[in-house]
Amino acid sequence: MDETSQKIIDVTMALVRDKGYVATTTKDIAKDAQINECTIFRKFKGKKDIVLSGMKQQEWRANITPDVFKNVKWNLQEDLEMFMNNYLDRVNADFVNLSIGLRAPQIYDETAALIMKIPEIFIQYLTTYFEKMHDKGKLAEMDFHSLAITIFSSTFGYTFLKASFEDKLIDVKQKDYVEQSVKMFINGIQKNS
Amino acid sequence: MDETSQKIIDVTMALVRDKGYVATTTKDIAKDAQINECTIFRKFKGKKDIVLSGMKQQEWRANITPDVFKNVKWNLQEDLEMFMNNYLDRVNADFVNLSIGLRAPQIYDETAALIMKIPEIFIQYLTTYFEKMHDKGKLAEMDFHSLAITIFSSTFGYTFLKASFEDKLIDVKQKDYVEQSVKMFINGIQKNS
DNA sequence: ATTCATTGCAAGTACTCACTTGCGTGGAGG
DNA sequence: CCTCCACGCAAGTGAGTACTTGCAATGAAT
Repeated sequence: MDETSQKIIDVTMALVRDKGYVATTTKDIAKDAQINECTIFRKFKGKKDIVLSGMKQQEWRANITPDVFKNVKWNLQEDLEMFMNNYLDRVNADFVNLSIGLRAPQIYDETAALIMKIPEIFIQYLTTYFEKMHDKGKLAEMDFHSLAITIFSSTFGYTFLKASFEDKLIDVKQKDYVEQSVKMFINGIQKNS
Repeated sequence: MDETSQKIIDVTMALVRDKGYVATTTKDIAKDAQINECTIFRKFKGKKDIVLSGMKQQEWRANITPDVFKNVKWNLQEDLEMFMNNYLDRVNADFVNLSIGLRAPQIYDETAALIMKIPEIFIQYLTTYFEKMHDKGKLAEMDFHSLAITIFSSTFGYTFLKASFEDKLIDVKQKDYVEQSVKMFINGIQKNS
């Protein structure tokens, strides 16, 4: 990948994140990349091709690799906090907005599967993690898949709401949110009397 | 509001939900509403005007009214399930997709505030509910606002993920999800030994 | 019977879009 | 010195966009 092509990809992905796929024009891309518009079409087949090329790069796919889940301590609090922080660090506001920017009928069919991979991996891993924790006697018997979905939903919900409305809706810092949530997930909120 | 205008609004909102604001054309609207394209501009100032008119109607704003929270029983399990079900029934896949369809730079500035109102109301209400429950001695001392955000995030996350990926990602039914989540929120997941 | 508002129809405007073409230029490698 | 390649530049294509206009037909109210 030559320098110019990479610049085009980076600029395009940033524009899709900020304005959406349909509203991103090739003129915008050329201007931001400081190149001539026709150079875009010398490097790529078309607008869609740029985005699909970008989607193939780790950098624009939240850098999710298997070793995200490597440092498991088999301690509920530590591990859950680590999972949530790992997810929130990677699937940040930029990535959330990019995912939404890709929701255009002209392109969504070809990107949806890739976007879904990330939540899929997390939910799948969480489920097996809970099963193992149950085997170790550290977790009560329950529907582990459903549990994984609940915890993932709350993690995803937080980063999405942050990305959409910033601090206007949610003014809780990531660190505090993770700590507070995990505490509740583990111990529950009902008063023990 | 005459019949034709209402038809135009309904068709437009449905198209924005399915294809996004930018990708929705006035030709599409005319075709779906079975009217001539110029009639649209006799009734409305322009495309943006149709959407903004639609946003003012309860029907296209998830029917959130204060009496959603009316039937509070002051029982953690019953109330949380009621809140979540009320939210999920109203903010369904259609509404989630509409909210995302409205995320276009040409219109988002004028709709973001309205969209944010709904989560705002829920989080606010949940927070005061938890404070009252604590006063009644049914809830441990904690950061109630942060708690409300966690529960709201998990509720929102579920409906959003359902709307985006349908059953391909999450195959848990709403009823089961709510029951399972509330159980965890209340009692925690750690094994009592 | 006349009036009047609503709508359809056909044509058209000005603009923007993705994408193309032909030619010139500058710089790196042989 | 020559070749080649990446790129800039200017101009243009055809299709699509939101939005407009003039005229005719319909039908309900007066």
